Amino acid sequence: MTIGEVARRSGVSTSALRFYEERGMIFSERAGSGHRRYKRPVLRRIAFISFAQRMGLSLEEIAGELAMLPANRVPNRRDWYRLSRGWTARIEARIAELERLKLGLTECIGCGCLSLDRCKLANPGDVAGRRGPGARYWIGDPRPAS
Amino acid sequence: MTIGEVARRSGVSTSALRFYEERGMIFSERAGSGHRRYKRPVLRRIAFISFAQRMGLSLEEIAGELAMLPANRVPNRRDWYRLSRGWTARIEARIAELERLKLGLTECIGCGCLSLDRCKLANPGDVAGRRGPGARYWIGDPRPAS
DNA sequence: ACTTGACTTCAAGTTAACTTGAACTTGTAG
DNA sequence: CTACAAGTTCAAGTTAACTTGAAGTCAAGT
Repeated sequence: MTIGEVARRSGVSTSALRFYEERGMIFSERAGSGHRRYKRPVLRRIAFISFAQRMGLSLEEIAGELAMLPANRVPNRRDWYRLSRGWTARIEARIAELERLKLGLTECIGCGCLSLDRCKLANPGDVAGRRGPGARYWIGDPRPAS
Repeated sequence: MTIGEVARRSGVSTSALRFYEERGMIFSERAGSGHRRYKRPVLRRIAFISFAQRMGLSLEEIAGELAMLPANRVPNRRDWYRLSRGWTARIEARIAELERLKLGLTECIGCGCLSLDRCKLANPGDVAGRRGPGARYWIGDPRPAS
């Protein structure tokens, strides 16, 4: 397949595809002309990338996961399965955080107690950690630090 | 309160506080020296910002929300409540998306069918929209476009 | 053969949300 | 009075994940 075809079928732009390739996340061969030629399995790889991104993983993390796939053969369902197994926990953690936020929304902002020194959801005791930028309240775990 | 105090109590860095002020999201007065002086209500405002960010709102959106607060008096609980009311739906939408992802994880990647042309969760029929960058599969709604 | 669209590389631009650094001024503890 | 911590402004840097543009090559339809 040409890059344009892959782009159409995957919903990912050609520039993004080149970018992924540059980062070693997908691969292609070259036609004599220099144009990229993709094999079908690349589609699953791209799907995996999109999926993982949507889950909140960074490209770096995703690249790490992809690196665990066998290099010498086309990954089968068991390979893909192994990669994604641990993710359920991750999704659930984020869902839990959102539930907590929802609670804070009604219980904390809603009731008007939203103030850092009084709110139950807020940092209990003004002991804010100092690890990286961003707010650190109501936060389970900040998104994977860069 | 000085900017350092506010930073300590809110868990937001001084540079971020100056940045928020520059964007008109929080306010301060100046001491004769030129140093910023904050009033207590700013803490709630900052808490609100952090909270909203954690929910996935951009600063621009948050600024929009904050602009709806009364300018002539200190916002009361009802004011804050009005702001955050609509958010429950938003949180729930994101939770739903994550649930969908979780499902896709076991049903789609897990089963090995993860390929754009066959997966039920994938774009049905290769009809990818072309609205902005990023993948468009398994996606409910992309994060608020910039 | 010609035109047009798809492709190539490479460098530079974009956006968000800040951070960092430089150069300088204020406030405060001893 | 003297450090030195904390504050000030302003410009420039950072990171992620791409996009855009320039300048040129290749492929496909007529």
